[in-house]
Parts: sequence; structure tokens; C-alpha cells
Amino acid sequence: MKLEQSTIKDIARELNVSSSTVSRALKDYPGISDETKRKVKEMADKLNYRPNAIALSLRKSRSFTIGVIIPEVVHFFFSTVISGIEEVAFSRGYNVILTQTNEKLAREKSSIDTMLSNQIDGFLVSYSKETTDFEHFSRLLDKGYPIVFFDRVPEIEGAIHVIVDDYSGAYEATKHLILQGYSRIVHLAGPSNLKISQERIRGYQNALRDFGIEVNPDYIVETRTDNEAQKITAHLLATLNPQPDAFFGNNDMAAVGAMMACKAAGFSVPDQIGIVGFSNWQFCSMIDPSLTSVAQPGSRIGAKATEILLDLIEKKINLEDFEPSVVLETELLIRKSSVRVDKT
Amino acid sequence: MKLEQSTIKDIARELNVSSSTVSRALKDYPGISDETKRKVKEMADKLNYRPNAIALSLRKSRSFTIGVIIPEVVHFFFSTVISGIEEVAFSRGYNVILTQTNEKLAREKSSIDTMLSNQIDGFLVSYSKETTDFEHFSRLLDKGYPIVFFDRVPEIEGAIHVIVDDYSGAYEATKHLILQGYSRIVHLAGPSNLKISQERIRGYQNALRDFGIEVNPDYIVETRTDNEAQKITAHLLATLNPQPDAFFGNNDMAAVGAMMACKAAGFSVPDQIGIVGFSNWQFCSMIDPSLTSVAQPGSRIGAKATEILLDLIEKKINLEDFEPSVVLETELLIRKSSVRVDKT
DNA sequence: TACTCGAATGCACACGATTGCGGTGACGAT
DNA sequence: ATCGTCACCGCAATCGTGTGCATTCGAGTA
Repeated sequence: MKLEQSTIKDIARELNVSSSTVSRALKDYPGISDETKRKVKEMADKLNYRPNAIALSLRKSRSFTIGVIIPEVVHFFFSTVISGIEEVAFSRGYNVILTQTNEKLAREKSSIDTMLSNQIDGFLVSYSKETTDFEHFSRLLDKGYPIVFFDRVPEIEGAIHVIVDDYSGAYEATKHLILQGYSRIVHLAGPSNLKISQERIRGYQNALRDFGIEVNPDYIVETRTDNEAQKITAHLLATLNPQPDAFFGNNDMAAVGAMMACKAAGFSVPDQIGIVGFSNWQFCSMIDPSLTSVAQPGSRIGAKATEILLDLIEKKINLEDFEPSVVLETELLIRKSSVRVDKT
Repeated sequence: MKLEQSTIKDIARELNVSSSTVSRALKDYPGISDETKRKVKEMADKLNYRPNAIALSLRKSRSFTIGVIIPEVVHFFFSTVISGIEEVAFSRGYNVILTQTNEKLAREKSSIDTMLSNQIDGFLVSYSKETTDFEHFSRLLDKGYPIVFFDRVPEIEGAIHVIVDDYSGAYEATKHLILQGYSRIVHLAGPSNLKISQERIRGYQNALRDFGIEVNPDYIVETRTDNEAQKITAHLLATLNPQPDAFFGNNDMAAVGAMMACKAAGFSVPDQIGIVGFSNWQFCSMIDPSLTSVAQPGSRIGAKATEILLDLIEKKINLEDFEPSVVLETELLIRKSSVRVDKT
């Protein structure tokens, strides 16, 4: 029932030396005889010694732990980001402590608090949908706390971002639909307080304009939950005039919802109605027709954000002379849901 | 640029009292005057004091942190488990530190090492596919370290498990196919060293037997990666004699792969070939035809495992008088892929 | 012999919080 | 004047590790 780890003192006692000697011997300090080093290391091995990271953290005011704050774990995109984060953190010897906010601001704040208590070395944050005021972040930034935001990023001066090029992703998706002959394209948009939603709307609008299609505000509809896209689409199909012939979803769930609604209403996809999603979730290639989607490199986002954060922590880079925003390219993966054989 | 948190000493200095008094005042110890308590708390507030969890951990040999070791983060089932874990841990004041093994044994071991260094209070583990020897776990158990295994569980004496009833899940799925009139049912099985795979195979076999259908070993095929199910299915359709009329996948990816292969080969699902998956991934209801699947309550598994672990850590329960295995029920969600209109 | 010098090692404190034990001063009782 | 009591508070050790400085010891030198 004893969980006792052996400590440096145990080794010291066994060998009748002081703990300082043991500490130095283990780290190959000069000024310790080879003989002693050998004996210490042997004994450490024998006692199955593991340095107490907690004690180390206390001493160095460094925990070698980074805190990740995300809205939801059960979300394909975020899970890939986490994976990227974990990969880089592990390889550089850092631990990852994880919380999800479930899109709640209160939870976001309290997570930050407990992480601060735990002396984490830095934050990786994608904030909640409820978050409109960023004071709790800027306060940390002012104190010099390393934070890297990803995906959902606040407009705070000096805050470092890692994002995908939502604008051009949306632009390319919309352009693709236009080139396939669709013209009455509905955008099922995301929450308007998120910059990513705004950027995607902008990309959508500009693509339309560039091809001489008028932007109709009725064609931009905000969907809040994952499930309501289907209902909304059914409603739009029944009421919009002229009737839309394509749907561009802010995410894949919305796009799939739209697809189901179209099918249910008797339209064929892609012949009558084209559909494009955003995120390239796993199921895109599994559904019928397979869903064209804008791929976000989630794992690369996580990896890149983590690299920057750790560089900041280790002072390899300075906040001042650092490019505050890293933009990763998206990729439009064209599948069946948006490719018409007959392009009339 | 100062990250300095204020400490108990700072409060003490400001107020000209000793740090012990501050500590006691903050925790409402008796023997401290109300006046002092008030002043201390005020000052703590003013200095934005946050207790240093690291120092506390060192003192109490408790970190209020649990370690989660899973094969992969980017996996619908595991992400729901993580979500459940995080939920319970957060509500009980624990941190979650996360690593993925990517199915590598070496990574599993090294993760355990760093977590031990970090003095975590207990482990939640689903081991890697490479893991066949459990010595690194049983050694910890022998030392009295709290571990709760979930989903993939080792056969170690005294190890606590939280699993779903894979056997009856598979049994019900197979039974459902049989009742729908399918009889030549292929099982696309998982890695045979995992108990969950074995249990699912057993459920499949027993259902067949109970309905008087002979178990044909050729109809049980192991699929190792997520992507190969499609190829394997195509091959089976071309070579097996008699030709199968249903596929029961060890997971949803395999089932979808089978579905695509069937469609590609010109069979209609579910009329000619029935398909059932396992896990009830999000996309099950989004594909066409929607996929019948055995739902695993991932989030409940995570939550339950965490509750048990924390109870163990807090000695609310004893290993000795504890039911070592918690089995959660699965639920067969019947959708279109397995329901024939014409049951000939 | 006395002195210096370098190699090897120990002492003591720091990191931040907790806690058993003992100290201080006021006050009342004898 | 002495003692006991009580409320209130401080001292110092502790957790495990790292590190500046002092110490020890033996060898070498004048």
C-alpha cells in the first residue's frame, strides 16, 4: 500500500553522502568523482529513483506543463488539434493538461484559475462561444504569460494566433460551386461573434461578387446548433424565392443536415442542389454522395501553436519581434456532392 | 514581464503577521481573530492571491491530477470518453493530464514514467494494441497505485475495469440481423489480442448458434486498420461461397467500408445486404442508408471510470471490497442499413 | 613545517504552503 | 503578588531538489 517513491535523500543515506552530491552526480556535474557518480547512478537504478517533478517545479517555478482550453473535446476538428498539440508537447518533454469549456465563459475563467494555480507554463486557447470580452486573457498577456490562440482568436493587441485561412477556404468553396454552375448559393453561417464565421462569410460574399453574382442577405443564415441545419434548410427550400440551388455550410454537420433536408424534399444532390461543407470530417468520404469540404489541417494547427508556445516559454523567440499571426492554408477537397455532370 | 504570483508571504509582509497566520486565516482556522481573518482575506483579494498548487502538492504528496492514457485522441469513441472523464474530474477539483500512445507500447511506458514523476494521483488507462504484457501496470498496482482501466482492459488480478457489454452488444446486433432475415453474416473482427474483439466475436457466434446457424470460420475476418475493411469486403463478396448477405463490423469505420464496397459491387443496402456497425459514431445517422450500430456510452464510461478512480484515491472505497468490474449496457440503434422491407 | 591549490564533497538555504508546538499578553481569580 | 486560563499568533520543520559558498583532505611546493 506504500506509494513512496525513493528520493535523492534515500540514495544519499544508502551511500553515506550528502544529497547535494547525489543531485550533482545524477546530473553529471563537474567536481564529482567518477567513482561517486557511478555508485550514485547504480543506487538510483537499484532504488528505481524518479525525480520528483513537483519539487522541481516548485524550485524552478516551471512546471513543464501547458494548459489547453477548448470548447469541446467531442468534435472532430478539435480532437485533431489536441492530437497535434499532444504530439509536439510530448516530444519536447511537456505535459498537457486539458479542459473543455462546453462553450461556457464561466468555465473558461475557472479553468484558467486552476491552471494558474498549477503554475502551468503557458496556455493554448480556443475560446468559448459565450466569450465576447477578453479581459481575462489580456490581463494574463499583460503579465507576460505566454498564450497562443488557435482557431477562434480574439482581437487583442499582441496576441499570437494560429488560424487557417478561413477567408480563402470559403472563397474557394464558393468559387467552386459557381464554376459548377450553381448560382443561388445559401451560406449556412456560424455564430457571428466568432471571427472564423465572419471570415467565411466574407470569403463567400467576395467570391460571389467576383463572379458577378449579387449577394442576397436572405441567403446568409446563421445556424447555432449542429442539429438545426436540417430544419433550416427545409424551411429555406420551401420559402426562399428564387429557390436556392446550393448550400455552403459553415461546417460539415450543417452541410450534411442540408443534404438530408434536400434529399427529403426530393431534390437530387448534386444534380439539382450542390453542397459543400467545411472541416473535412472523417465522414465526408463515407456518405452518399460524398461531401465536398474545405479541409482544415487540425493537427498541424495544434502542432504549430504548440511549437510557438514552447518557443515563447523557452524564450527562443520574443513576443516583440514575432509575427503575431500564423495562417495555415486550407484545401478544398472536391467530392461528389458538388460536381454536376450536367452543368446547366 | 513579471509572472510573479503573490504568495502567502507577501500577504504576511503587508500585514505584519506571520505566514502561518495568513495560512490559517485563509482557511478559517479557529484561533485566529475575526479581525485578522478579515484583513488577510482583503489583502489576499487585493494582491490577487492564488494558492500555489505545486507547493501544496509537494507538501501533501497529492497533486489532484489524474493521468489519462489512451491509444488515440482522434477517435470518436475515445473523445467521448475523454469528455466524460474531464467532466467528472473538473467537478471534483482534479486536473486531467492526457497522453495518447498512438498504439505504441514504448510510448505507453514512457508516458507512465513521466506521469509518475509528476506525482499524479491515479491513472485511467486504455492500453495500446501493442501491449500484450502487463507487467508495467501490475507493478504499479502492487505498489498500491490507483488505476482504473476502461474499454481495453487487461486480465490482471485486482485490476478495476469499466467496460461495455461487448458480448451482448454483438449478440443483439447479430440477432437483429438474423431476425431481419439475413443468415450469411460476416463479422469484420478487431485485433484478436483485445478482449473487446474476443467478446464481440463470442456474441456474434452465440447469436448464430442460438438461432441454429452454423458458425463458419471463413466468415470471421480480422481487420487491422480502419481503411482495409472496404478492400476486404470487396474480396469477400467476390470469393466467399456462399456469398454473404450481411456484414457486422467490429466498428463503424469497418461497417461503412463494407457498405461502400457493397454499393460499389452493385448490391443494394439493406435490401440485398444488411450492415451493422459498432460504436454509433456521429456519422451513423448521416450516411445513406443510415447505419444501424451498437451504441457505446463513451461519456458514461469515462465518467464512471473517473468516479471510481477518485473514490479510490480519496479512499472512499477500498480495493479489497470493491467489485472489480463495471459493465455498462450497450444499446442497439436500429437504422436503415439493416432493415429490410422485403424479408425474403 | 607551513603554505597553497585543486578536487571532492557537505552545509544551508530557497521555492510556497501547512501544522504541531510553544510563546505572549491580557484578564480574572485567589 | 502569583497563578491559571484563554485567545491569538509565531517559530521552525517539512515536502524533494538545486546551488552558492564553505569546508575538508591530500598532494605538491617552497
